[in-house]
Formats: sequence, C-alpha cells, structure tokens
Amino acid sequence: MLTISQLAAYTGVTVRAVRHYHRIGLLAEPARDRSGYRIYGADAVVRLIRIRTLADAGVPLARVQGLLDAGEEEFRDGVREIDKELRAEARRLRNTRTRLARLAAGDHLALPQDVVAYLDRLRGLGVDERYIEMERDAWIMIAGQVPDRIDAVIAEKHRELDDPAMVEFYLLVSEALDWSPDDPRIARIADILEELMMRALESGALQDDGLDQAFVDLMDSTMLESSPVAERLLAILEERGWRGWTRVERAPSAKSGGARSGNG
Amino acid sequence: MLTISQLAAYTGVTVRAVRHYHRIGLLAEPARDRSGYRIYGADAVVRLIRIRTLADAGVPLARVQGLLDAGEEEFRDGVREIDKELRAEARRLRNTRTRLARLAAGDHLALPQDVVAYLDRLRGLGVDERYIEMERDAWIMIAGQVPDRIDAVIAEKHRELDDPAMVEFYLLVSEALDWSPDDPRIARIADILEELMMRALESGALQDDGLDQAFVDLMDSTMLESSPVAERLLAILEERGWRGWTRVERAPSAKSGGARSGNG
DNA sequence: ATGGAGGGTTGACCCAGGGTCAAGGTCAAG
DNA sequence: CTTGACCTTGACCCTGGGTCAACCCTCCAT
Repeated sequence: MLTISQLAAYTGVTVRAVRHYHRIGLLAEPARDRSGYRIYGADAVVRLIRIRTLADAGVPLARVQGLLDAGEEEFRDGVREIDKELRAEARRLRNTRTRLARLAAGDHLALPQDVVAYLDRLRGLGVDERYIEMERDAWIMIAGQVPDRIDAVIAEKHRELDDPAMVEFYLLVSEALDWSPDDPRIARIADILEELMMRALESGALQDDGLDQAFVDLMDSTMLESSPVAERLLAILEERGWRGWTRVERAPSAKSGGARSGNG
Repeated sequence: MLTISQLAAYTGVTVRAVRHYHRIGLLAEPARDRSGYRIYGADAVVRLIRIRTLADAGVPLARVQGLLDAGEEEFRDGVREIDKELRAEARRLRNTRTRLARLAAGDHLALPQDVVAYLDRLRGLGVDERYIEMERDAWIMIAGQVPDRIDAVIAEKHRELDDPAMVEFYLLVSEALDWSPDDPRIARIADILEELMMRALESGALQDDGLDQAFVDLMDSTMLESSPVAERLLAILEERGWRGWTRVERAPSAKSGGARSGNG
C-alpha cells in the first residue's frame, strides 16, 4: 500500500495535485490509516494514470471526470473530439509562429516588411527619426485597422515618394519639428501640400482609403498634438479651405468639393 | 481621443482586458477627463496592438512588458526564445496526439495495442472478465512504470501462453474467483504454478523484469486483497517455499535460492 | 428639470490547476 | 528524547481575464 507521496511519485504528479483531485471529486478519497494518512492501492494508481493521460492532452479536469465515468462509445467519441481540438491547436500554433517571424523581421513590432522598407526609405532621405517614429506608430495603427489593404496602401506611398515635391515636403515637415510656430517657412509647407493635393485630385488617386472617420479623427488629433508647428500648419490649411491631415478634404465652403488626398 | 470602449474596439480586446493591463502596469494609465473617464490617444492604441501581437503568440503578459520595454537586440533574442518554446510546444502536442490515438485504440484507456491483443487472447480462452480487468489494471500500471520495456514484456507473455500448462493455470485462477478459500482445488493451482516456475527457472527466462521492489509489493498486495482464494493460494505457496506473486522467488530458506518467475 | 438609456468607475468574487507557506500531528531512526 | 522527514488541513497566490454589483456621468427626449 502507498502513501500519498509514493502514489504521486509513481504517477508523476505532485502530492498537491492528488489532493486537488480528491477535492474536486475526480479521484475517490481512499481509506485512512489510524493516524489519518491516506493509504492507496493499485486502483488509485490506475485511475490517476488515466486522469493524467487525458489531462496531458489538455482535457479540462471536469471533462476528464465525465469521460472516465462514461461508457465505451461515449468515451471514444470524446477522444475523437479532443483530437480534433488538438489539431486545431496545432494549426493555431503554426499560425502564431508565422506571425512571430514577421514580427521579429519588422520594425521592432508588428509591421509587414513592406512598411519597414518604406520607413527605411524615409530614413535614407534624411527624415528626422522622431518623424519616422510617428509614421511607424501610424502604420502600426493602420495595420491593425485594415491589415488586408495595407499592401496596396504602402505601394501607393512608395509611388508618391517618386515625386520630388513629395520628398521635399517630407524633409520640410521633418525639419519643422524644431521650428517655432511663427516660422514663415510653414507657409511654404502649406504651398507644397496644396500643390500635391491638387495633383492627386486630378489623377483621381486615393478615392477610398478604407478607413473609418473615427480612426481618421484619431490620427488627426495625434498629429495636431504632436507639436505647435503642426497645429499652425493645419490652421493655415484650414484658412485656405482644406480640412484634415490623414485624409485631406476640400472644406464644404470651398469651390471644388470632395477632393481627397492623404498624408497617412 | 478615445474612451476605453473605443480603444478596446479598435484593438480587438475587451474593456476588461484593457483595465487589467492597467492594473498590472502593462499599459500606462492615461489622463482622465473631468468626470474621471479615461481618455486615450493613438499611443495607447499602438501599445495595445503590440501587447496583443505578443500575447497572441502565447507570451505571458509579464514577459510582454519586459520585451516591449527592452532594446532591439534584447527584443530579437526574446522573440527567438519564444519561437523555440513554440516549437517545443508543437512537439509536445504531436506527442500528446500519439498518446491519445493509442488511448482511443486501447482497452478503454492508455494501453498499447499489443497489450489489448493479449487481453483479447485471454478473453478468447474463456478467462473470467473480472480477472481480465485485474490484468488490464496491472498492465496499465506496468505501462506507466516501464513504458519502454512493455513491448518485450508482452511478447514474453504471448510466448508463455503457447504453453498449455499456462493456459490451464489461467483458466483455473479465473474460475477460482468464486471458490471458497477452503476449496481443495486451490492446491492444484499451486501444483501447476510450481511446475511452471521450475520450468522458467531452468530456461533462465525473466531474470530482470525492470520493476522496482516497491512496485512489485504494491501489485502483490493488490492481488492478495482481491479475494480470499488468492490469499489462500499465496499461503500454500509460502508453505512450499515460494514467495510473492508478481515476481515469484524461492524463499531464502529453500534449497535453490533466487529463482524468479512472474505472473504480471 | 427630469427620467431613462447607455456609457463610465471601482471592487469583489470566480475559473483551472495547482504552488507555496503555515501550523501542527506522526513516524522511524539514532 | 530528539531530529528530520513525512503527513494533515487550511489559506493565500498566480495568469488572464469573465461576470456581477453598485454607483456615477452624459446625453437625449420629454
């Protein structure tokens, strides 16, 4: 006959686990000796091995109880179902590994390789690292919002960067981080942006970015709060009849309505 | 700016989870509006997406914190390690699936196919179902104790069953379950057993069964308590100078010492 | 101004599957 | 007789939140 620790050793579980199984009624309480110690026989060993076999397969203890006390067919059905769950778990695991690999390759976290390449291109152009971080965070949000469309969006951004005016715009915005909000060069940025937007309007690009308005508002307010210069720039644009930043639109009062471009 | 439920909706987590992250310090508490509501910016969204990306990979939240606050290399190392763990998890999962398959094919639980075949063979010989259940439980224990050697042991058992004397022995033992402990036929069982053991001794089989003594004792005490007949049989054998059941030995006082056979 | 719906806030308890500690009884050996 | 190893029960702790309760805040319609 066995003490609890011997039983535990035989079956490869902890003493605590055995007592836990007693408490939840999974393993019957055995007889006690005159000093109150539990004394186990082979039946307990067998039951415990069965319990562990199922529990190691990830079956919750409550279900283990049901299975062990069930008949042959019910048991077989249960095992089939458990195996199906294990297969699903294996699929999930493969999936996770893929995501994790992409994550390790990305710009610190959770970005597709294309986006990382785009950020590197900005970096290569001499854009300020602080601005690149803002861009990166924005892309993380976009990736979270519309993961399926991000490839198309980033491809469009790459094309935009082929335009020298766009490059100049990025460099100016990046430099502007340290300007005073009164700096007259801010107007120059607004000039370039207006020209870029007019051109985008003509070409008909960016008709639908797939982002919802609340999301766009959030990005805009983040931009607005990033620096006094940004605030000033947006104010100038608003005076000229534009509205927004992430998704720029002609303000309703202006002549040509609904024109949209973007600075995601 | 976002309320907590908007933040949760953006990042695909529950409101409760967000608050949980605040409590464990994984996500910084944001500013509150004048009525005490939490107000979030894009920074929280980004942080939360990063958290979920790692957490979905099975990283414990405590470790997520460490990773997110770490530098590039440390982060990359961490991800590598996590991937290693995921691979190990996948291995474990395959292993479990194998065990589960064997379990479903086995005699209700956790027995290799060979053992099931052996039990079926006993059944075919007309051995009492109660005895077969005892055998099955014993095999479950053996499978738990020496899983790597069970194939060899069961093969030996199959060979033993080719001996008509062994078959007779099994049938008698099976019948004996209902006898009175005074039944004279019990001596007949002892006779057969003695002969079998002498033969096993000569052939030199079963020199080392790989079971430890405590385990053998447990099996013996189970046998002893199974019925008064078993008790009587063991007493007779003891009178004749044998000891044990699972691993039968010549008692020290007897002429030829150390002979061992078995009735696993 | 008032009532109700639908947000938000905190706090407390609950789950698996035990780990860990505490306070005390028991047992075998020296 | 003491010591150390074992046993007993009970209580609190962990992760990653779910669920419920009680109450506050805001907004909208009346």
